[in-house]
Amino acid sequence: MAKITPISGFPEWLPEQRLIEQQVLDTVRRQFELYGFAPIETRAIEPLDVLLSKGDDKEIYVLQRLHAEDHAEAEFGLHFDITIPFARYVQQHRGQLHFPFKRYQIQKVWRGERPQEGRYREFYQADIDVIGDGELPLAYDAEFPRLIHEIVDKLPIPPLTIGVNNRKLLEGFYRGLGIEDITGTLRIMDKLGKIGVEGVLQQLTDQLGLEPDQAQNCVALGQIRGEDSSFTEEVRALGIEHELLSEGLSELAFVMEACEDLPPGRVGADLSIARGLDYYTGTVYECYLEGHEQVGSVCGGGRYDNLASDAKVKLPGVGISLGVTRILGYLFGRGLLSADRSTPVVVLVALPDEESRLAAMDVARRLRRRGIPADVHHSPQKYGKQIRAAERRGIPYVWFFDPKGEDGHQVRDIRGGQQVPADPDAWTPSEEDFFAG
RNA sequence: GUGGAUGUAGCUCAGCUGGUUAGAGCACCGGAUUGUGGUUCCGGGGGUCGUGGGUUCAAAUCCCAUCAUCCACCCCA
Repeated sequence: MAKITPISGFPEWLPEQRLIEQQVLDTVRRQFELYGFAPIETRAIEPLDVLLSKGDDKEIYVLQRLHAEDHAEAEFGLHFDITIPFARYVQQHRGQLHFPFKRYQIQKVWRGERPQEGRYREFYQADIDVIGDGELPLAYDAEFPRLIHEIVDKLPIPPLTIGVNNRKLLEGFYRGLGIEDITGTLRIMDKLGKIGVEGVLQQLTDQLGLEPDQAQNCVALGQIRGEDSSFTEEVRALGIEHELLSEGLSELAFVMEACEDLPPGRVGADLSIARGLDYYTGTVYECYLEGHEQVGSVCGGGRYDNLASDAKVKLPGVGISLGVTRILGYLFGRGLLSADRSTPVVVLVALPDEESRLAAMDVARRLRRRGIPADVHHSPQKYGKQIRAAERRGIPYVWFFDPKGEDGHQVRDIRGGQQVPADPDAWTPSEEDFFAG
């Protein structure tokens, strides 16, 4: 083998971490299905023109055959998100899908950006979207914050603050101010949380050439927050009028009202959220780990009216994406989430002596037959060592049996040390002892 | 992709201005304790000093390159 070295931005977890990751992915999947989203998987690659159609200068890994003509241009690239492949999938299979089409997709994506803590080049994205045929009621927009909140509530991770905003509101406000470079304004406003009021004011005037009072108004809007629909009054108080602004205001107010019963502090209107992707046309979401905002956004999405649409058919959609790898990579790295088990084994069958291997294997077989992950210790070491081996790997039970058949079978819970007689055809560990419940 | 910081045992680190066989704690292995663990005591193994070049009588220590990690820009999960 050639030199063995890690590749920057391509994380590989240890078994104990992967076990946690799988549990998280399972929880996410169950929650998605609970809300009626159907699973699909799209291929890892897309034609380059599909990938480039909606994002400007994306950091895309291109794919090329080793034997391709020397200077042949690459046709395909690895997808950098799964929203664009999904839009393509919907157009391709439109005839066979039922609308509104609710789907989830949990897949790896690849980006060529420079890695940092919580920023990877290969990572999992857990996406849910719903696409309507012609129309999609606003009620769908209101479903996602709740769904995300419920997922996070079930995971061993810090709480998430889910911020909601609306692109129409922002665009209408900017247009009402006479600003023409909407995209540029959004891009700078998006940094409000990071570079602060002064930084944003400066960039708005220096880079975009906005008048000081225009910039002041943008910042004033971006500072508005609220957990109910009261933000509407604050926006109106700024005295800007525009049709889009009114539309955005009422949409955002609707979403906030629909989330009012969620616990305080979880979901809020945050008028600084803009999001960089330019295909969003209405509601936008952005989530941060509470107390760990510096990791960046761990979940985001929004409504797009034109992503899957073409000249003839309107297929508006709304969706959100959860950054599983970013969350876990950060928590693992900081020791905020540590694994106590490196194997799914629940019972380690102790091996008394070499002659008893077949008998030990039979015990394991009888446990497995009833769905209990079991393994036989690799060698007939002293029982103290066999117990220690189980402890090191986080295996909760060690099974002992008397090869002469005199003392029968016993199972020891090595976390507490209790040891009781047990029948390999009947004994069952408690629900929590299974790693993947 | 641009700019910057860092890189010594499995882990956390020490190693002064370059000078003999590179150290500590924890972890690991063996024994005291010939089969029921996490205490104690005794002993032990383990390091191409990220990698590759260069300067020098001599490099973990100085220089260059490269890789990896982290930070800022950028982008966002």
